[in-house]
Amino acid sequence: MAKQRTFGKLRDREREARRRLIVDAALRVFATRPFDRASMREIAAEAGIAASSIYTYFPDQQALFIEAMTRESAPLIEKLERIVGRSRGAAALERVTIAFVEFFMEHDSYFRMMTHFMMQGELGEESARRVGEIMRSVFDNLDRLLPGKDARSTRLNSHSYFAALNGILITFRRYPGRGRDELVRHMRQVGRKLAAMAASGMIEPGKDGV
Amino acid sequence: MAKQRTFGKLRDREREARRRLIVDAALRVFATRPFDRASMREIAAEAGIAASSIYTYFPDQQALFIEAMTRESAPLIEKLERIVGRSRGAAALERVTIAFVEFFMEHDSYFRMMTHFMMQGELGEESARRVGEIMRSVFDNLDRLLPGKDARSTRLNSHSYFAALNGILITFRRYPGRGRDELVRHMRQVGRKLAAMAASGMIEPGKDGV
DNA sequence: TGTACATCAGTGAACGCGCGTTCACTGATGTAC
DNA sequence: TGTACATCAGTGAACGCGCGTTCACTGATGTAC
Repeated sequence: MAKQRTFGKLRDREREARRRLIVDAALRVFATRPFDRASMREIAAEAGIAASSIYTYFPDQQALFIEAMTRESAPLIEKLERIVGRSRGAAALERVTIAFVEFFMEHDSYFRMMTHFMMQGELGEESARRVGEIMRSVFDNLDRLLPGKDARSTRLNSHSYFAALNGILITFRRYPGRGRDELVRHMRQVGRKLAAMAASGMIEPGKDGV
Repeated sequence: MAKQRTFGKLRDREREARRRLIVDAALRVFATRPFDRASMREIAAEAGIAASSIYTYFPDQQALFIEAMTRESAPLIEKLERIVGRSRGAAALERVTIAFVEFFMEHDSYFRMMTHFMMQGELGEESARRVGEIMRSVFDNLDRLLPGKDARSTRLNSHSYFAALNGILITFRRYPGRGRDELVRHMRQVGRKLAAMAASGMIEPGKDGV
């Protein structure tokens, strides 16, 4: 009985490891093309297995994509936590903004996935939960930088600022007629502008200053 | 010779009229489903013609979509012009923001198209030009509400605010677990917050006040 | 230790679908004389 | 006015493609006795 449980655990762990390998492969494919042009076949080839094998580990393509997205969001959340953990006020806000822009320029497919899933209303229950969870993690961190007069007002600040951050990427990531470096520079400028704006318009100095 | 020219003009005008009918049909289809699931066949059926006939008037699907988007953007630009034409300062900014949110909630497919084309870098030259033109129209209007210390700084204000506006829609248009009316209310709140923030952080009272 | 059976990850091929676009052809309209 | 020819919008069928997913089957591993 104890033996069975141990064997079962091992099997579970192997299963988990294999899931991870598939997600790894997916992320590698996403690095070479927009996620919505990454086929199950290609991901499988990258993982060195048959396309049909993916279905042993994931119910469908969306579940795999959401899992990949969740995985890729972890370092961003950690980065935000680090910044928020050691600084406050306008400077921290600017750091967060720059980090956000840089991160999503490096993780192109993640950004596309995020916006895709945010825009598309027809997510399954589990998928919607996971997307919501990632967003809430970002909000929680922003809350500490943008305290309002009460919890409600604080959250509204975070929502507004997060929206603005997303908007920067959406609007200028591919602005026609300019090179990538030029665009990154421009997005940083826009980001700094918004950070300054938010700092002067949202942060109440008495509440949680520099 | 004069006759020929007249006949030619008539033909051109008819051609223009037929193009318009096809775009009308496309817009009607876009109202029933996301634009990226609207097929040439379906648009043709809606227009009462064969799918292949569309290619007499448009070189390919993207050209048709861009044309539809351009058409649908006209009323928004007009609306912005009207608001900017008769008010200034924080109040005008709030009005623009609310108009923006409402417009895109009404014109779902247009918003999806806009973000799609903004995010996808591989537009043809002509398509990129048209997308850029629409964006510039919005910037021009925002310029008048967000004057900075010089032209460059003014434009940066407009870019930043436009990014924020886009972000509101992207982020909350489909926020899971809430109904449409609730979301519109929330987006208005977020919009008002950003408008207030911008008004206090960007508009220099000496430059172009209420 | 040896044998019959059960389990289950993994496979390749096929299913079923939908799409954008092309193309040879039709038929109505306009032109030339 | 009548006839032969040119033009061209419009058509239906087909091309060629790629996709997510299913399914009957294989073969290795573990289990029972």
